[in-house]
Amino acid sequence: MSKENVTREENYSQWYNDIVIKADLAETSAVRGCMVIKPYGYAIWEKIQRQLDDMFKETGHVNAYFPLFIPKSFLSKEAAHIEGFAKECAVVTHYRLKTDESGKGVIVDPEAKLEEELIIRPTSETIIWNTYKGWIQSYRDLPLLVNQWANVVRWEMRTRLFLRTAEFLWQEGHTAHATSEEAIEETLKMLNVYSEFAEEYMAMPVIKGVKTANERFAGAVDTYCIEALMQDGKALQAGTSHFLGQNFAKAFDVKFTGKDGKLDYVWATSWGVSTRLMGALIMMHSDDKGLVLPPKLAPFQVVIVPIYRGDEELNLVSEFSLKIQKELKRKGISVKFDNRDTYKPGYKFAEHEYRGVPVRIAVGPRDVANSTVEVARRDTLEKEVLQVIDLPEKISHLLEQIQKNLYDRALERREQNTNQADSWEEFCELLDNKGGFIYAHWDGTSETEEKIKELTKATIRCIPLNNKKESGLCVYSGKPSAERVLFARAY
RNA sequence: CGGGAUGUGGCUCAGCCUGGUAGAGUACUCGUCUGGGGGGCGAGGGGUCGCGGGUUCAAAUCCCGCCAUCCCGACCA
Repeated sequence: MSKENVTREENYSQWYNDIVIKADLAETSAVRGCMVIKPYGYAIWEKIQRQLDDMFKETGHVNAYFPLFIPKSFLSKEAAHIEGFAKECAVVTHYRLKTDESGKGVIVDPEAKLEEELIIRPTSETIIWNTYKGWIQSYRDLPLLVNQWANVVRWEMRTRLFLRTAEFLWQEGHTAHATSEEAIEETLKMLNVYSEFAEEYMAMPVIKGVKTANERFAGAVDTYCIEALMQDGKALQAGTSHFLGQNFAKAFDVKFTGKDGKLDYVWATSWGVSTRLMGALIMMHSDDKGLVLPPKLAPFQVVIVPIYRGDEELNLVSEFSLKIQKELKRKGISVKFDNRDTYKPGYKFAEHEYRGVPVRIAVGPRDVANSTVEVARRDTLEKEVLQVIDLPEKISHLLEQIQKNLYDRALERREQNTNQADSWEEFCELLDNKGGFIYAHWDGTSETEEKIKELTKATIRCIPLNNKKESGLCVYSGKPSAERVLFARAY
């Protein structure tokens, strides 16, 4: 671990990459575009998973698992869907290798060509709807509320750790309903689960909205999303929830008999968040000293670093520290006692700071004598000396404060980087000099949206839900508009 | 797939132009002094110089070919 950190100011993307690598979250792998998620990074993902999974269960969903492979013919059953994903699919064509005749290595056995090629899922709508056809006959089978935790592959040209990798981990919910209304309600319900998770657990303020036709999921009627603003002024889509209408039901012929005896196609939704959330989490709170984690998602919330010289002091300090650890654990706080004898305290301070541990407690012989400890918080880097007797209460409170402070800070940053543009000049100037979210009028056409993207690289992130109606003129075309939409350059 | 760059101990890189015993920092191992913010000193281990071919008495260095990776574009949760 090097001592000099690149700052956000100097080089934002290197700053990000450095944190991922040096905080030991993930690394690039021998496979192009794919990453190895390291234990510390995976521990954060597990916390994300655990919490979301609980929230899914609470809203009536159950988990299942569908195959990694999708028959090629399935993918093409829904026209828009194949259109959207065709360009980034990995394809399995053979099922066997054999020893190369020239001696070394193995080659693909040309004899072992698959009759029908298999696609490695870029998403699972097709295999799932093919399966649902067998599960659904009557309104009594509905709603069907299933989620799966899985990996998917999208053959991206350029990848970045967590933000865009060829293979990534995610969850995908796939639900079937008897009515359009119910499916839309489900779509929005899950959008709300995502935004609640983002704000409450990741301490990441998000804007809920609906995507324009251009940005819609391939095969959806409507795509809803949560959008967050990163520290470099770029937007990041953190989660999506799709109302699929009857598109997939029609493509896979999934019908049900209603109470009235009539046959109809079912209504569908799908929704997902991925390991991209890790990228969002890293960029949202971290500073030039490294990762900053919200207490609710930190693998451990508190680290205790003992300071000692010789075995005698070690025993003294350890006993004291273990007592503290026990008390804190009783309060439901996760605490790591870093008693590695192979590293010095200063090294440990720096390491835990870089890895974003929310609270550090240093315990030395002086503390044992005075019944105190030194407490340092990661978000503000403030240190204070506290009486041991108060510790469980104070640390518990401190963790809440940190969680809240991170959210407040992020929200304030977003507000400061959110502007309105009323003219094309203003729009371009804001993008180039300030970045961030820009509320501007748009004439509602795809042509204008594409033109703006071509000229400025900014896209419409979403049309915010509950957007206030306000008539105005499109920032690009000058045509009438009924509301402002949210623009930004995005990841 | 276009444009640019780079491949040398685990990592970051120097050496290449001008061919002649493969180096530094860091990391690692051992010893020792240390320990309240990334320690000091001493010793030690570790590299077919991306791969293949060519030129030469001699190639990390010159020539040809290939491969890989990174950055910038087109595509994207």
